[in-house]
Amino acid sequence: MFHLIEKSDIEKVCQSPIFQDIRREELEKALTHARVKTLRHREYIFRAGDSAQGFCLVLDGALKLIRHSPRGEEVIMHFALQGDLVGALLMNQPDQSSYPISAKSMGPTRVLSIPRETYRQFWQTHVEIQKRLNASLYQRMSNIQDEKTMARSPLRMRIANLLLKHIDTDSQSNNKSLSLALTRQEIADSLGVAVESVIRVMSDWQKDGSIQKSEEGPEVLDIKKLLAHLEA
Amino acid sequence: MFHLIEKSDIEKVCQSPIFQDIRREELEKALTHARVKTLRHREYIFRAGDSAQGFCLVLDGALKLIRHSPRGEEVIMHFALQGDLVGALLMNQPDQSSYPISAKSMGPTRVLSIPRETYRQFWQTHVEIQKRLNASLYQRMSNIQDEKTMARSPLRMRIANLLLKHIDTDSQSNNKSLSLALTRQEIADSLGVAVESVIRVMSDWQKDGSIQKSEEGPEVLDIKKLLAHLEA
DNA sequence: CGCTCGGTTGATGCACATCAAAGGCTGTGG
DNA sequence: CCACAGCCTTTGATGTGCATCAACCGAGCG
Repeated sequence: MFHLIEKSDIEKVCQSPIFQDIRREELEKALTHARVKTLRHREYIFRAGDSAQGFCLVLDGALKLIRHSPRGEEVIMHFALQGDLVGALLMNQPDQSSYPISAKSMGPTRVLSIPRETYRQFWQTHVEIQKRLNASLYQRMSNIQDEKTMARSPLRMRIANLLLKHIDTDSQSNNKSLSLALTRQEIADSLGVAVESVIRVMSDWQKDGSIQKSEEGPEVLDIKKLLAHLEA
Repeated sequence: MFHLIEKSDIEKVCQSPIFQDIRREELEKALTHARVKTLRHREYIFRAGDSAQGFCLVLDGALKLIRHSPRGEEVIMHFALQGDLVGALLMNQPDQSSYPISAKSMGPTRVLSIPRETYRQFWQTHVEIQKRLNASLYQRMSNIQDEKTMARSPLRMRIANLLLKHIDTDSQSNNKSLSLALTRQEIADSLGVAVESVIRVMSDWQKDGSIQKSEEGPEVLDIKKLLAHLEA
């Protein structure tokens, strides 16, 4: 089994919220004809409008799910990290056969690509899986709603909120790095504002020592200062 | 069976996308201990933070799902019309026991209130139901994403988009009314902008004959003109 | 070496927010 | 029945946060 998939990858899959505590044989069925795809920086896995042949699960790295605004700017809907599913919800829609969104890698990324047929055979009929799909969709929805709630708040609040949401909870060093390397452009695209505005806010924060730049994207130095920006 | 629920209501339930083509006996199980609640204008069904004892299905009228921004304004996340489920997704979350959102009636409204226990007993274990929950969640997500895509577009485009989405497709009269009566305040809360801004845009449109006011909220007179506002 | 990409800064302008004032309409309680 | 409060709407005057435009820097890369 899994002759095409490395053992270490299988372990990653087992740890994803979708497959936790799922029996081995079910896992094997769920991953029938799955194969690993390796992507470099800024490659598309699929584009909005492509025929939806399958979906995928992130093994390493990260993806951004994007649409293009009428004027051609990228709008980022979601960041998919290790263990996240991408495009799975679409598989349920019988009539819909093309992706409503594009998926693009952020840095070197590996995903498990799973054909639609496997979804039909196994995922669609498995209650527990459907429940978990629901749960993950619910999480995503909550995030978008949190953001929408701040629609009329000043930009600095919305940036602070975004940074705080992405602090990597695993690291216990004093400098909290983010769980993914975000460029200022990506922060802007995610909030639907101009890059320059994001830069102006964040360079102030660099000066007052709230955050700093590193190779791995922004690092939060002083959480309290960021929380202060969320108030009033 | 259904001694507490009117026959006409049962029919409405059968027509909702969740229960279409579901066998009668399953329907009965799914609605165990359900009861009809009647609401007047602007009543809360539940508030954000309330302990989540159950969920409901809209029989008549409409609900708005709202949060409150830091400054106390309402932010509207979703309009739930006849046949829509509200709060059902939350039932899957084991840890989560309080609503993340408030639900408020828009005009006289009747809902079917279903206890959490019924969800646990029937909904949770039923694949087809879970699939349909997924599908409806997916729809909702698509809507929010459509809106987010227009985050940087001028306000008139976003209003035009919202109105066009809510045109009642059933009516074939020349004046297209909306599927629910939206006040300008609600349009503003839904887009996250100030009422006055919405009013300024919409009164221009009244003057040029694109729309008009009626007792049942805005009516679209000239779809083409609205579509024109979506361009450029 | 030219290219693209990410970051930065300053000057300028505009779309929308904010504040203020007022009128209509509905429901409610004295 | 009237007074009053709350909600929705409207219009005008004024302000400002962010967008836009332009220019430039440094790093990586074919």
